[in-house]
Amino acid sequence: MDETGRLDWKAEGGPGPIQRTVLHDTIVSHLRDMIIEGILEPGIRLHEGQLGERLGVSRTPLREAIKFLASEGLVELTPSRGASVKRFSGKDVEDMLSVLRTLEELAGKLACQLGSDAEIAEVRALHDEMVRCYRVGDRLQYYKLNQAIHTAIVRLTKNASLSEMHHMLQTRLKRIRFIGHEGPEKWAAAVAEHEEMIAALEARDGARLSKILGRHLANAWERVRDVV
Amino acid sequence: MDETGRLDWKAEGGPGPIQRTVLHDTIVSHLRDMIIEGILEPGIRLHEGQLGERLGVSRTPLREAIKFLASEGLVELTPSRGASVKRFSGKDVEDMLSVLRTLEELAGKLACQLGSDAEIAEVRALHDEMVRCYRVGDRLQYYKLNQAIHTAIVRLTKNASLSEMHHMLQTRLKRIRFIGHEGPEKWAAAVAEHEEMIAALEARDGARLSKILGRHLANAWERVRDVV
DNA sequence: ATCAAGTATTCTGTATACAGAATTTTACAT
DNA sequence: ATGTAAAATTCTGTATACAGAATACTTGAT
Repeated sequence: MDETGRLDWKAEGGPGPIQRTVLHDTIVSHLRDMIIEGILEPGIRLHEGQLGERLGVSRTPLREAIKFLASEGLVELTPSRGASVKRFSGKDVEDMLSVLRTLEELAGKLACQLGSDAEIAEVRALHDEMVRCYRVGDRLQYYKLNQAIHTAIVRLTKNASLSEMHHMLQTRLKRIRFIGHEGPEKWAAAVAEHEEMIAALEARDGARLSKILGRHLANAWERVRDVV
Repeated sequence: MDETGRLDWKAEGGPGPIQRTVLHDTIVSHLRDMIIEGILEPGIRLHEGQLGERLGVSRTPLREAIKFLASEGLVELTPSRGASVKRFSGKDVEDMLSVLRTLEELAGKLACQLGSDAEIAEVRALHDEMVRCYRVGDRLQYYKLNQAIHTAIVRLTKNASLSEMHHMLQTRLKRIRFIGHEGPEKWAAAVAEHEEMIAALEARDGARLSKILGRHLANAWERVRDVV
């Protein structure tokens, strides 16, 4: 302490403000994961008592979490009949990919204008790591890095709404895309597309990046169409 | 009743299944309106006890409604400190309009392909009614029909995700756009743009409609930039 | 008057209670 | 066996209760 009685510390550094957790937030992430991983299958009813007991929480925060997910579109509410995991048709998925494509095309254009060199280097790092996972055959990690790269490119635009909408669609599609295991030749093609993407980004060629992202997502529908 | 003991009725017609209302849903709409109309100003805290008393509901459904709106982006949650009405910066608005523009451009293209003649006629009817309101100077009704037309065009695409994302952005922007009262010459320009839109839609010229919608939203930013 | 510490109050986060709707089970008639 | 009706159970929707965090207020020292 100094003579004023206040704690004397460095302005920067330290762990920062402590992270306060709220139960309903935790439940949201938990349920989201359970839905994406398929533990809670599409169409299944979310019984509050049962589910709450399983998670070890009371109904109140659980219900709040369910409402949140309903607004997010992962869960469907039916009056007096509770919530169920939303089931997406093939057309739904196709439509989502079509919107996602448009958003990423916009992101591609903007990212090349607004991304700093350091940020682009980070995307490149993610890409290199992803290629490494591809070579080793680590599918799960590859998949995660793949998503991270797309998210990172969108974030370069510094457009909060764009990021949010993108995140929302990405979340809904996660489960389907995770199942959609393409064969080795399609996988190779996807990696090649990513290679092009990074090159365009580093060259700051927005039009080209936009085009590649569009093609990439058009192909994505080909890759998953059978599993829905 | 017929001989089987079941009610005998016509398959079609009648009021259909009765509308069951759930309190938290009603509260969601109510709060949304209050935010859009500015009764709940940006930044204001949403005290659960106080607000609940004012609406005549207990805290439980109110909290559920707040969580829903938080996921929708109209409200912000701070752990142990409750919810507050989200405040949007000028850049936020600009970013939202930029995304909205992209979505409407996509919608324009698709609407010309997928809209039926009857549906397009309905949009035309909305437009004519809107022009009438413009002539009479009924600003509120004009505004509502304006939004309805954009929503209708998006709906022609039959793309649920697109509609949903569009609706979300439109909702967030509603308050700002409602305040942004352009002068008579800008208003006239907006009406002229709408006239072009309808013409392109009726001609099923997707590229042209897309372009006009894009321009329309670029101008929208000009029209509201001062009020944020 | 200003500030700090301690106290009182308010408000959120979570659990529980209770009423009514929906569903399942059971009993009974055909 | 089949189907209907009534009873029992389960589940949702809403309200209330209580603990702990945050905030406002009071008091006393400088």
